[in-house]
Amino acid sequence: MKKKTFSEKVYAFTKQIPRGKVATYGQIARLAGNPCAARAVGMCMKKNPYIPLVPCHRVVGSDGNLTGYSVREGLVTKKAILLAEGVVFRGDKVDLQRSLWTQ
DNA sequence: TGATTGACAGCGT
DNA sequence: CACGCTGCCAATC
Repeated sequence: MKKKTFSEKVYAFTKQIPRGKVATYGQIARLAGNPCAARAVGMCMKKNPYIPLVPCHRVVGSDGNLTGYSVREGLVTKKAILLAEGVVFRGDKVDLQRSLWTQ
């Protein structure tokens, strides 16, 4: 049976995010099959048992606002990583217009 | 098993 | 533009 858990799907999609691009929690939730499970996505990311497998730092808020990543101070690192990846930043937020992951 | 949490999203004020 | 409230989902305690 291919009945994967919601979290498994979330990790799978997040893992597919190309370098230099970012996805929103809502988008991941939507790809996973539940457009309203953005919160659940965030929680699974926090737990993230696939740390080296899932680049959770490529997942941002609906407005491109960086959230979570361990602690507030961690957002600085997250931003640095994304910037290094080639993601376009607009102040303290990601320029979704430029770096939103679109299949 | 039940109740609570949590890295969201959308809308209104 | 900034802030607050509500609704939804899954995982965790």
